[in-house]
Amino acid sequence: MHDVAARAGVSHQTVSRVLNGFESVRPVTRDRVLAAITELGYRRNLAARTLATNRSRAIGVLAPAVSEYGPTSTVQAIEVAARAAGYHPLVTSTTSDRESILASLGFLLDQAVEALVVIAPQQRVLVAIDELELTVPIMTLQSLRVDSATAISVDQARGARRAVQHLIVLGHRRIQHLSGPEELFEATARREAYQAAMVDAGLAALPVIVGDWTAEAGMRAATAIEPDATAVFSGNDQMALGLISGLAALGRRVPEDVSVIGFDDVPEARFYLPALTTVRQDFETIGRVAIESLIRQVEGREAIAVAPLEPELIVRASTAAPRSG
Amino acid sequence: MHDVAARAGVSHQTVSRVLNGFESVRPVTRDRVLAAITELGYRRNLAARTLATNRSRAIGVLAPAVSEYGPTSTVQAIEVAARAAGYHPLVTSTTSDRESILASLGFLLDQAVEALVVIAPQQRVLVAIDELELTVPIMTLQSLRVDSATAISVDQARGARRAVQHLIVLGHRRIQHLSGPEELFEATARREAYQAAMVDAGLAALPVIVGDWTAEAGMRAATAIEPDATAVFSGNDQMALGLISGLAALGRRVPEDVSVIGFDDVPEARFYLPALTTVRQDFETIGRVAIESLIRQVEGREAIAVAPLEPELIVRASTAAPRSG
DNA sequence: CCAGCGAGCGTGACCGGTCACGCTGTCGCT
DNA sequence: AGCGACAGCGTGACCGGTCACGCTCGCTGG
Repeated sequence: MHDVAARAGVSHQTVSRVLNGFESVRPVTRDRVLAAITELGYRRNLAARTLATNRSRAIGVLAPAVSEYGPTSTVQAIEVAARAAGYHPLVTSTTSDRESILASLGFLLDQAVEALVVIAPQQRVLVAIDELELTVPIMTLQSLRVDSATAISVDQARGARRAVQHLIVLGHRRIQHLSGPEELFEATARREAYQAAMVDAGLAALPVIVGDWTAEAGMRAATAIEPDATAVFSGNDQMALGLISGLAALGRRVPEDVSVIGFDDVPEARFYLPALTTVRQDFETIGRVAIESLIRQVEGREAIAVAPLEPELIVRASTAAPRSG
Repeated sequence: MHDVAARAGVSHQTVSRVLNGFESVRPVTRDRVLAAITELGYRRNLAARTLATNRSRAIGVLAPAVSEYGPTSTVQAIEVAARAAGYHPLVTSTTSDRESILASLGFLLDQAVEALVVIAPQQRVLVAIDELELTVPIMTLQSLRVDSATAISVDQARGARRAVQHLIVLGHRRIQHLSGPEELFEATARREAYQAAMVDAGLAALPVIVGDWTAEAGMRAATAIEPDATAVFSGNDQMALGLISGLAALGRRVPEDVSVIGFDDVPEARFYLPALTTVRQDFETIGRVAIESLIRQVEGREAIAVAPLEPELIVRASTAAPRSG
């Protein structure tokens, strides 16, 4: 910056003013400075700036280390929203063990992030956050906390209810649930909503099969479902895919013998065979809204309370009326 | 740091020594400092450190803004490898337009990254990099540059050849190729290898259908393939899925009427119906090796030249001998 | 005619670390 | 005993920006 100032024949302060778009610089001076900047290929040193202003303009993102559709598309929405608002998104992925969570959190803290968005929807992450007594505003995604000011999510219970009711309306009575990992909030919410929906309809909830979100787990579940179950509500689309594949291997056809409904609506879901009936979550809006709220808080305004988003039932070909009504 | 020093009754320099693990501090002093650190909840200011040392220990990652399996799993491998080596991975996703590429690159430059790994396999990105005349070591992934010191990739041509030859060995003669976007190196490499493999076998290469990697494009391609084609080599798994789905809608069955082979081996591929024959790429190794090589360069040693990785043919149920040989 | 004001720009301190160097005291060696 | 070496720690400059403040000069109004 000193070099730029010398070349433009001004002080370093004037260079700073130009860089930060202050008004009180004559256009002719400004142009001289800008010319010097391009000639020297100057880039301002962000570390020095952060140090002097005590502001990093960085927003930390704690994401699970998976390549699933939901988290990745949420992260991308966060990135564009943050960048559009002039902030730097700092994304770290973490596995679910405590050590990894603390390491990622530590990294973000070292980077002096001004806000934090947490997508890893587990109790362990929330515990770690509470322990560290962070002072920056935090937004947890899909954590299903009641506090709508610091949490935002798709209404999991509502989505699960819609899925189950769709099956009930089709005439199914023996409906089983293939759940995600027990420690995940989303999985728990869907599981409980399944059970509640069954009870509300005067039906008996069948034993829940627990998977790990992978298609592999869905395939294994095919051998575990009750013989007389006519429909399965899968906790996500990947498991639904594996389940359908596993059922096919057992000679059971979807939807003729068993109806299967998923959750998420991944881009490939409509191309599965049969095309998957599922519940769509708007991951992109979640990420965008989270950033908007956080930036409000960073800038001193109050957080915006956001109601849980409405999931949408997408009916395709993997569900049908049971054969013997 | 001043507060910590005061509380421990030492100078700031000694605190710095403890923080950086220098030997020449008595254990008793070290413990006093560490105690003061934890009592005050002190975290060192990374911006100040970066400013003083003129080292950021950050590695920039330029990734495409997609939620596809390949890039995301590569990015994750990069993250763990970088962190394990004591570096900070800074991941930015970019769309394919020039403006977005330059913005992401600018962001990484502002962060003073010491090395750069580029996963966006397009000409445009390489052009932008050349224009900026970056001085940091760069590693391009899947860019298929001949220079093995700055590029690393799975051998696309070899993988494509294996796919085509697999179909030929099964007895197919009319084999068509469903390609990815023309501006992508990987797509180009697979397309050319397809054509070469056909010619080598004394067969006529059929017109190439161009898609955009999405299952949607695969479905559309179902109506575009030659009536007498008995097999299709799809540029990736998603398009293969869409193609199979589209063929099913037209009453053509896989593999009885048409064989389909994909590329990538996404985790779900073995659960598609039929289970997808495909070519596996080791995305994880790509990312890991790239970081290893970059860190060597950052630390003053020469880059390691890595031969293109061997792709692996995974035969499943979506390919079979043609009905009428 | 001059005080007052504001546009336009410069000066020096400061952010929180690291680095080079300097100082003190203890120990071993001659 | 005297000296050098080294362990152990402190001092001040410096990294490259920003911020508060001050200066100069031209213009305006009484």
